[in-house]
Amino acid sequence: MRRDIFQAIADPTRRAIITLITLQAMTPNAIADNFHTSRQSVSKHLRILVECELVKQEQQGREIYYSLKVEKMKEIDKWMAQFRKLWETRFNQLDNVLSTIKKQKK
Amino acid sequence: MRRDIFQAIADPTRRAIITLITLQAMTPNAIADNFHTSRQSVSKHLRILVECELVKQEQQGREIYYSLKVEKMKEIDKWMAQFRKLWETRFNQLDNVLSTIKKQKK
DNA sequence: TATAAGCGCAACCGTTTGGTTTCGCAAATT
DNA sequence: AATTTGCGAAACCAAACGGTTGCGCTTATA
Repeated sequence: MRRDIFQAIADPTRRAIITLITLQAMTPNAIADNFHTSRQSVSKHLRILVECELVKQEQQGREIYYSLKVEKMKEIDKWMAQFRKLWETRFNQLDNVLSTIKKQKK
Repeated sequence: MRRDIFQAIADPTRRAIITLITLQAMTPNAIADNFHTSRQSVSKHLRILVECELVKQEQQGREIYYSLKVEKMKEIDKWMAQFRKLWETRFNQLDNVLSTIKKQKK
């Protein structure tokens, strides 16, 4: 069982759910209404998201509200940082660098 | 066939490959040497990465050098932006906001 | 020219995935 | 008290995934 954040955001439905519950907590039924899928399917996706701690649930009577744990998204951002560095500085003329390296090898 | 960037970076081996070839182009064999996996397996991962245009290949005699297309990584960063906004401003006291919304609903 | 090396591709196989259907439980409604 | 509603969990299924093995092609080396 993989169950990490990168695997969690790999599914487009899951990404849509994440975006949907970013600003306000929602119930599985309410979420499912936004897509062409069943409540059970959404429920399964939510379970995965909860398991890797990207989403938290809060019982409210017989309803369960799901919302995003924004801080957890930082872990993806953290991995992205190494690449952002590359296009934010002038080192993004990567092709030149690579050519140089290859020539040295020969 | 899913074949989008998010699905591409879902696999840990693929993420490692990406990091590995960020700074210098490498051949499948050279990449495989860095992991406990075969050349063919790496080759399959590379094909997926090439298909979603995250990686480019360059023939050099009988060897093929693979390197990252850094700009493509921006697409992930672009999606992340909506969340980065949340923890960069003081709106990251999201819990309070959510509670308010829920109370209004009742 | 024969052999070895580097590679992509297709076939195959066990496992995982995403979805549906069915069930049971607890909270609301009648 | 009986029924409806919102939900999670389990069983099931077709499709996709990640890996291996074997093949054939091309380029380098003997």
